[in-house]
Amino acid sequence: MQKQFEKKELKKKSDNLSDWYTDVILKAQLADYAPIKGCMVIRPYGFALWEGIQHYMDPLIKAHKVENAYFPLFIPEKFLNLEKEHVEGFAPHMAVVTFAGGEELKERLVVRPTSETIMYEMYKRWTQSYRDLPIRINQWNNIVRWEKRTYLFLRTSEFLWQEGHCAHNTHKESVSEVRWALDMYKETYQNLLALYGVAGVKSESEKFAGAKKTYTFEMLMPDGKALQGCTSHDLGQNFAKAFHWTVQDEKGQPLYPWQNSWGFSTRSIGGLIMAHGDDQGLIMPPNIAPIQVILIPIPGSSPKTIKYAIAQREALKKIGIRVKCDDKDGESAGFKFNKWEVRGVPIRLEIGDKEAEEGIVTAVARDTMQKKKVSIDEISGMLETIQQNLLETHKKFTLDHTHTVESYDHFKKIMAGERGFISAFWCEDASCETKIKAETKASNRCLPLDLPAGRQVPKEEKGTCVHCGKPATHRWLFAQAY
RNA sequence: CGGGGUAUGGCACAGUUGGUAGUGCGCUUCGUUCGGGACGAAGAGGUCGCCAGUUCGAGUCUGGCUACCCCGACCA
Repeated sequence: MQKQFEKKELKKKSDNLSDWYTDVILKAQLADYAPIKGCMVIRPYGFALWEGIQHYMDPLIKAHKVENAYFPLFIPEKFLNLEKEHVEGFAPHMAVVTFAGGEELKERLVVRPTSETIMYEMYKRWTQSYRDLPIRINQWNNIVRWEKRTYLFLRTSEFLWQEGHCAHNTHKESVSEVRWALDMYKETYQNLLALYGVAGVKSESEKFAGAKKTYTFEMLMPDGKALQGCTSHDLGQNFAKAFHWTVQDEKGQPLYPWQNSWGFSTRSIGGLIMAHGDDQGLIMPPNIAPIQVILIPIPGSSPKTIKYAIAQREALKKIGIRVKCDDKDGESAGFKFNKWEVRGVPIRLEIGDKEAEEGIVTAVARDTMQKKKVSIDEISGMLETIQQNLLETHKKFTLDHTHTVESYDHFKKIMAGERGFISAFWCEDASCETKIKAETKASNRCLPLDLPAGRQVPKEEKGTCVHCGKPATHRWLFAQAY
């Protein structure tokens, strides 16, 4: 009898994560492959997730006095060439327009892989004095990076994100903002998407092309691979110098502004899908769920029951719950149960003649699949519980799969087996980092920054590099990356 | 960029030594059902990825092209 709970067609997460991942995205109608290589269509149900992220994050960004604006999709190639590391980092992934309006273009136009260069060219024109700083602008837009190997949401040739770009008179102000952005992202992941992760600093070789320092939020996926959830960069004065952008300081001397940039993309939706779902389909954390409660009137119920169901829907709407009533004809109750389970709606309410008579509803929580009779007043509490459970579950998974290792043998053994985060001393020499990656597939994810308030740098410890045995002062986090 | 695979109704696929284009799911209509993916009946839907060649005749054989997917190296 347990068989009746198996999805007829959906691939099993427990069999193969990556097959399940693609299958569930298509079947839950979050997205579809576009007829363009490496590109995807984000369908309404999937786009609602992105809108949910925007609704949560945009006010936080504005509260920090960052304004939204829009810059061109096309960037003259010569702008990108100005910052050496920057162009070297992005050149392999650039899509370039060379032909338009029926003729060869005199100036090649890069479809933006990120907007630092076009934005700073404008910042330069808009600022003359230190009094014109800080300048803080964010844009919600699309980005093109021609990836060789693509994957729905996690790595597509075009993706959506927000990119914030600020410039200050002092490095201190800029750095404090870099950390603010990182904290905002962390909060979004934990509170909205119910994803636990580790905030940290990237190593020299893993940092953003052109940055002085890159901060990141790394999450662990069910297969033990790590997902970089966002980045926040301290750009120092690199771009200002490359663009010859100066303002006059108090003494009339030229000052190169201190800059930062920070971004959060639709990749986050990939993490959300992968971390929370199960063999039955997606599980949407209630805070981000486009539909928090799906109400299913049992087909064949009396007209009185239908009325009762609609009254329950209205009652839920009134208290701010995102609720939908599935009264579509021609689908059986079981069919609808399965349909909404695949889509990961946190709570299903079944309403038939019995419920209408008793004046209650039958509720099923998507995470535990437990069925119980409740009154409408209990739904908000149930949603909160599901949200907390999902975060707790992911946190526990992450901590259970974070290994502190002392020897390279142990390191290799873990990578050959269950993988996960590996915390190990590293001498901070790039050649060790490269060899570790070549030998184990684990790349350096970050130097974790779960710091006591006020501390900017993790305190030093005494250790020896897990690879070469030379002295090391910090434990870095390693994992195979997505 | 290397390796592999695929291309036939909306989707998943079959199609034998070359001889009238098939199956399942889905879709439409009607009826019976309806508390974990209901059932029956009747329907609609295809220039077989593109271009050339061989042949009386090509989904099938040959050559070329294109596109997409999967696996590795690079990345949010």
